Amino acid sequence: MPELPEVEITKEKLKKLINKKIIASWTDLPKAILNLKKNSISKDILNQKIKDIKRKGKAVLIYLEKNKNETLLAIHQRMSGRFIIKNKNEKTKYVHLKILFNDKSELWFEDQRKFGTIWYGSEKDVLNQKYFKNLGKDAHNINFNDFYKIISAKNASIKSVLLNQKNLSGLGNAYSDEALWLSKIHPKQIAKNLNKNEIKKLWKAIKIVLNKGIKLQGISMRNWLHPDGEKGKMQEDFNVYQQKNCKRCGSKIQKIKIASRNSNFCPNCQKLINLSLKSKNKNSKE
DNA sequence: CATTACCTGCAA
DNA sequence: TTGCAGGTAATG
Repeated sequence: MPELPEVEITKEKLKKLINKKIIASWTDLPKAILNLKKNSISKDILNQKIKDIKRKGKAVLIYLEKNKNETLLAIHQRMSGRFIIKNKNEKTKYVHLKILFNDKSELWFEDQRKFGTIWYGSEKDVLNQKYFKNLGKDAHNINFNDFYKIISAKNASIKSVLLNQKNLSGLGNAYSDEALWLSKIHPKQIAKNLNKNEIKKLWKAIKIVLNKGIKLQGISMRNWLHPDGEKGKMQEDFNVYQQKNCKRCGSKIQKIKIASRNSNFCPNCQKLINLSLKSKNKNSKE
C-alpha cells in the first residue's frame, strides 16, 4: 500500500537500527526472497551490522556490513507489507521475516497478501534488478525540465503516466489522485496534450501533496502503521481520494477505472479539455 | 497502450 | 457472495 511518503517515514524510523548486529533470522517464505548470493541468506547476514537505511522508489534499502564486505537487503512493501520493530503490544499476524539483533531488538516484515518483494545480494546486483534499473526519477526530487520532458512525450492518460514507476517513481493511486485534483487536471487527460502551464501546476502539486504526506506522517488506512506502531494522519486530510464530495466546490466525486485502478476526481474542477478548442486557444495566445 | 495475475481479508 | 484494496510484472 505505501507510496513515497510512507516509505520515506519507514526509512527514517528504521534508522534507529543502524549499528545493530544481526544474530539470527527467520522466514517462512523463502520463495519470496530473491537471493542473488550463493550462500543462504540466514548464514550470509549473520553477524552483519546495519550500516545505513535508504529509500529508492517505494523500496527500503537496508545496507549491511561485515569486515568491510557490504551487502544490500532491499524490501518493497507492495500492497500489504509493513515493517515492525518488535514491540510487546504488536499483533504478530502475517509476519514472514524476522531479523534478531544483538541488543535483543527485532525487525519483522509483515505482509498479509504476500505481494512484497525482498532482494538480497551485493549492492550492484540488487540495484541491477529490473525494478530498480527501470525506476524513473524520484517524484519528490525531479526538476521541472525533466518532468516536462517525460509528461509531454506520453500519449497516455496522465493518471496512468503518473502511476508508471518507469516515468517517475514514488507516486501511487492516492497521491496521484490528490495531485491531479490540486492542479485541476482530469485523470484521463492525454499527457502530451497538456500545455506547459498545466504541467507546471501538476509538478508543483506533486511536491505539495508529497510534502503534506510526509508532514502528516503518511497514510494509515487498513493495517498500515509505522515500524514503531504509530499512525499517519494523511488519510484524514484527503481532498478527493476516497471522498464523497469535492473539498473545493462540493460536487460529488466521480470514480472511474484507469489502468485498472480507481481514479477519484471532481467532474466540476477537473474537466477533460477539448483538444480542438485547446489548440485554437493556444494558437491565439501565441 | 490497457488488462490480468499474484494473495488474502474485509466490507457491502 | 462479490468486489475491492495504497503495487508491479507479465501478457494481449
